[in-house]
Amino acid sequence: MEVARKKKMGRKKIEKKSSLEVTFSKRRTGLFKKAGDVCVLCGAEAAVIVFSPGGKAFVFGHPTADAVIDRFLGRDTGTSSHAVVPAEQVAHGQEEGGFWWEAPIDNMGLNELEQFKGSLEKLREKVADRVEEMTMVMVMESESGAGPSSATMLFIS
Amino acid sequence: MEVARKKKMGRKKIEKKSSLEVTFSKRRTGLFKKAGDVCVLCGAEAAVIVFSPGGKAFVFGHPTADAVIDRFLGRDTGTSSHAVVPAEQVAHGQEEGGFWWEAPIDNMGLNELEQFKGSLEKLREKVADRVEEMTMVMVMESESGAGPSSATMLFIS
DNA sequence: AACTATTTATAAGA
DNA sequence: TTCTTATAAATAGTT
Repeated sequence: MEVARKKKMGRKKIEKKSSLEVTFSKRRTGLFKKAGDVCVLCGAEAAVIVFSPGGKAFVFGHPTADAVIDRFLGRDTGTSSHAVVPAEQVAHGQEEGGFWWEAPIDNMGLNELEQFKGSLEKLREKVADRVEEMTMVMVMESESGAGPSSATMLFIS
Repeated sequence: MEVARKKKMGRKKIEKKSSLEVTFSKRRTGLFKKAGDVCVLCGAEAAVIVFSPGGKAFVFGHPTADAVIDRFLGRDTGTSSHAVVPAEQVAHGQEEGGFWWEAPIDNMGLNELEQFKGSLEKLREKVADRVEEMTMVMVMESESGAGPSSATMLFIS
């Protein structure tokens, strides 16, 4: 029958529990796809962390040639960083791009988690460095009398 | 004129530098939109970090009522976590959802960066905890003789 | 920045 | 759960 198949959804929380799970799954897939697209098409570097309504963590990451954040993995840059997630756990779609990891944290093994932990630490350090940088600039400014605008010119990496 | 307006793009890196910047901008916007959608629609919790081809960092985050990772902000759960980013720096679109922050890191002030740093540390600790948990389970297993499958049943948060 | 032809994502239904 | 399909949303090329 020609029933109305779809209607504009609005942007409210889905209450129906059955729909919620499948919608989250679909949209997480879509989100990771988009993240992969921006990495491949634009040579960007993206990391996505999503906690499902049930509190389960999913992570996406993608490395590019000149990885801005040390490939998020840190140590042993030359080695097999790409094999962090066992092939059988890796979802479809990254044959082309070579994603690092795209799997629920719960499916990660110990080694994978250790490296992911290191990655987050690396990023945290980057931010910490920037905080220090900004503090220094502000000190120099208060000594030299320059305006605060120059503080916004510092970039991470 | 009725020229061909669009063709299927494939999934190769865009080389034309002028296109690259605008495409990245458009796609970053789209990615953040999708992240906001999954948060609002599904009650999920998402964080996105993107480094542009030029190495500039952009961050997106969204809090929900039962924030899984301590609202990514940690301390002072009851206070004004939502006012981290000054209103004038916040991009369009979050009147509805109440995003934490959606701005280039370069536009963050010191306080915002400090809190973001704390957020990353929080997440890193979660992962570290899980590594410990798994280690303990594995020890218990080797003592009790249970199979390794139970290790995969631990969840973060 | 705005437009629009197309492609892509996806909510419902099967 | 996986597939289909009608419809909405995103976006590359253009202006």
